[in-house]
Amino acid sequence: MTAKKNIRVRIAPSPTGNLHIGTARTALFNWLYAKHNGGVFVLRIEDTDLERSDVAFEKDIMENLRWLGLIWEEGPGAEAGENIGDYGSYRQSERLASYEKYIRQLLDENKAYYCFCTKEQLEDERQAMLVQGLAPKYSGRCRSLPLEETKQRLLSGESHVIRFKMSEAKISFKDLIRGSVSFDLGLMGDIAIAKDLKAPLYNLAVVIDDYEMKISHVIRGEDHLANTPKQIAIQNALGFPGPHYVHLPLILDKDRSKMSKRHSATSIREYRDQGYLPEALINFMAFLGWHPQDDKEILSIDGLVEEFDIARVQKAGAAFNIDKLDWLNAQYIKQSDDAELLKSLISFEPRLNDVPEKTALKMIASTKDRLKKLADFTDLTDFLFELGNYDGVLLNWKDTDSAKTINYLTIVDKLLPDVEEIKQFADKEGRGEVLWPLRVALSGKSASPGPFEIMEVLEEAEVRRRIGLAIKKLENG
RNA sequence: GCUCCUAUCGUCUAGUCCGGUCUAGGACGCCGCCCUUUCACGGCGGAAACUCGGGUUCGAAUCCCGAUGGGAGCACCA
Repeated sequence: MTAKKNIRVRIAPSPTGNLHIGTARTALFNWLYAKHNGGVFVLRIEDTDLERSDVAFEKDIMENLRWLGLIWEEGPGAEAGENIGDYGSYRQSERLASYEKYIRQLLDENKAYYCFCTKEQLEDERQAMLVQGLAPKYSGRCRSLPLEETKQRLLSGESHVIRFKMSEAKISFKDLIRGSVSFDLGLMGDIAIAKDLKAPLYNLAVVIDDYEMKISHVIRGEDHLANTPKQIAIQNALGFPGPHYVHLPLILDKDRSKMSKRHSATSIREYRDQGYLPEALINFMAFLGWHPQDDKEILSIDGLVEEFDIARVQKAGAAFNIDKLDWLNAQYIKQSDDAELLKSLISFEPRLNDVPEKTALKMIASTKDRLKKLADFTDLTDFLFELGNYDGVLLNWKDTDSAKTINYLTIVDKLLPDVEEIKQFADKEGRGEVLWPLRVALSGKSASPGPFEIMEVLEEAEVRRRIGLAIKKLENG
């Protein structure tokens, strides 16, 4: 681990929804970068939008970040007002005094101004510019309002917003995975930075927080690329040094469109509820847009930390491939310890509580290799708890007739506690002829684990009962 | 519409910075075979890609330009 000094990164979600898989991946890349370089990973809650923010979402974000193992060294504590770390509150709603100070500074230095344009006016202007084939931006109507007039209108309680005086300059910055990127600030117009002294907007709040929290690298989604020049302009106006920037390619849906709830599960919670293991999700997310130097596909979290290199991150968006996630998850399930698996499986199949632990472990052993998700366990093992109804004709192997099958099952029943005897019998008579009906009798299914595996789980009396039932079905069939 | 980013198998990607070792490697998925009472697991094998057009060069997946495709952004959201 190469220890670079003062590497501080952050994940800054807004609590307007459950932890999104895209946010989780951004968090992971930040976390990996911090861990690989001996830096600090900070969580900051961007809840300046009071309308849309909800503490329930904040809770979900923190809980699932923890579940994934992406623990922050600094960030908000569980309760409002609680913080871990030395850089003030890590919730934007609790940092209003700080924003106000800088908004006033900008206003005093004539780098920002009050704007009284109505939303309707703004929308009309926007449409007009679009029609002309121009990039829509604020006209600057209120930019040079006389100080007296501004005071008057403020006093009269007119609704307003605070805008930043954007220069016409071209600005370019270095992105650690994209190289130099340039924008024309003249195309952006005077952006709104606050609704009021006590109501900052995103672009302003980010700049102040990243500065005050001494963030060294801003690693975020590519959707923020066009915000970067705006934020740099604000930094310059405030005299802040800028952080390094890294814009990650976005996760795209299977059809390469923007990831949406319509096509895929978008929240970590949903994946968790389906029984994806955190290790699998981490491995999968890390490999969306990044790859180690060698051909490894399965990398533990430690391996990821060891090998992670931000320079190897892809530039183009990565389509979400659920099949690969399923495969990875199956690999991790296979590697898991049965007793550990039992703990997680209980929430998917509560009946596991009602059987002896030894039996539960045997159920897991027989089914583990068939699971893609933990949620699959229920369907796959239902017959072990309760034999479902099935068609008696399923009992006959290929073109064996029922009379023969009845005979086989009867003999098996007599041989019963002795598995070795049954095996020898099957070898003599033909495995398909004997084992297929036995397995169907025990499972009631065309596909299942083998009969001897099932017999490991079932009580002898239950085995006999099921065989008897099968014989009855054949006799009546 | 305008701006920015981007481009290797269906998908995730190695290779691209430092042109030749690339008749382009791995993984998922797909197909076939083996193992096998079934399903799954596992093993083996196969099909499958350098977006296109110019240039530079003895030589380009790799460098340059353009076109095209894809993505993102253009809020009193973040």
